[in-house]
Amino acid sequence: MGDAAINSWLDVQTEVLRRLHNRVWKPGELLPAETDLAIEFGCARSTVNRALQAIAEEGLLERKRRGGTRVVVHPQRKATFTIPVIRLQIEQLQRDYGYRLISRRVQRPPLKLRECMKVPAGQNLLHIKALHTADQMPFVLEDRWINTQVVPEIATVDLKSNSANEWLVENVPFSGGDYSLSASMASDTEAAALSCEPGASLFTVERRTHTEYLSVITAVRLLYIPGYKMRIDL
Amino acid sequence: MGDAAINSWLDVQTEVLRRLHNRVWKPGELLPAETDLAIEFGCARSTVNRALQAIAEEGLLERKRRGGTRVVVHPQRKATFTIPVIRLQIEQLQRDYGYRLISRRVQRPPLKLRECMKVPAGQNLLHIKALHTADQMPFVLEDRWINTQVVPEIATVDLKSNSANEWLVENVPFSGGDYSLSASMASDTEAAALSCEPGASLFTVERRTHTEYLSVITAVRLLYIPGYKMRIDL
DNA sequence: GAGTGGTCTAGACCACCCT
DNA sequence: GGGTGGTCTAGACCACTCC
Repeated sequence: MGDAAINSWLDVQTEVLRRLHNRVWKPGELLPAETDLAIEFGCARSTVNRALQAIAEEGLLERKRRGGTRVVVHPQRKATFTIPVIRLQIEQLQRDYGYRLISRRVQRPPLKLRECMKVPAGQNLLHIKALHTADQMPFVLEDRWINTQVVPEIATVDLKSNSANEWLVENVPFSGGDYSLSASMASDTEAAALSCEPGASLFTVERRTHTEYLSVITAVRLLYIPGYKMRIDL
Repeated sequence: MGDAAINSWLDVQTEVLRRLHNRVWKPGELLPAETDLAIEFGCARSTVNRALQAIAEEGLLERKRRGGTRVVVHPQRKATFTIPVIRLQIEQLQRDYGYRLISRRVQRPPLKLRECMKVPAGQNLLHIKALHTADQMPFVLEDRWINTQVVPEIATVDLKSNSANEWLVENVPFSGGDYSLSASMASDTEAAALSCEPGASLFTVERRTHTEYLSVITAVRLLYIPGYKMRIDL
């Protein structure tokens, strides 16, 4: 038989995944306790624990103290995707990256953005529009608002040669945020900036980035050229 | 001082994250060795190890044997999102879910799909078109190809009342896949099915699901109604 | 109350890889 | 060669929660 020894937690993980795949343990069912599995596999309980925790983190198992380990009914897999710096994203495609600042203004934000960024009425924000290019061709249009109260240093950065995207990622790295992905139609000005037809379908990313816990650092909308696809692996 | 004791690995994680945030350890720099940190925090090395591994998994640290633990320069945050069962997705919005099968045929796939699903020439696939509704209104249009060699049981399922989406998620333990997100323009037939204008901008999800390791189970394209936004938290 | 997973400890050995 | 992280072990205590 193919009875390879089960020593490492990866071996345990593989074996448990195999049993889930082969429906030895069916959705909704309870697994044996860690101690029992440890005996069966001939390893320490902590080794089993490590493996089961990893699988639970993937979303295939649900674990509760006293309640045991249960096979999740709707195995909603979690996909992880990385948020690239646009320059690296383009260079990864073996294309030549370029950046052009379109406008930079300190101005009063519209109501919608005031709410989105949770700033009081009357506070000004830094508003930036810029174009990122690949091989001299438009790639993505960036429309960004920055809370200068939270990141005053941004005022001193030369945004003509440095993208705000990159500066923020490098200088304010550890924060949370939320994404919203959608499809929108190119307005006349957007079409002109992206060299596409007005009304074209644009993949759109809206992102909000905040510090721990409440201050919103920046809100940005990225409009990608028609045909752009965002890839994610599971 | 706020010198709370550092006992658990979560405490260690919090403290390390605080130092990263406050740039005590700057991007590119090397952290002290686990043993040193363990001494400083007054806990076991394995506790420090657990904390640093968790942070590294988040993408903020890079760890190498012998090379030590380094602060990542471009902290590409990972976002996790769950693969939705469409029914649950709609019910979560407090709306009434509905499903209508548009067509179901066993047919020869076009070349593009043959390559996408890695099936030999001449093999037929099950082709399904269906509409998912929320409160009787169109929500998402599903265009799916299924490899009946891999999932022969699907032939016996009544797809008029059960969505293939749901049946597959519940009955086929899949191991991997890939996503492609984009924006597309509604064709005439798509617009008719979704009750929107031809040429409207549609958020589009293309997903491929495969078993370990190579067999592609299903390839699906989901066209969402105009205005749909996919939300992701970091 | 009792059984489960969550975690910590101290020690040990190993794989890797930089110098 | 030697220092680093990766992992395993055995034992212990705790937190939670189901019965």
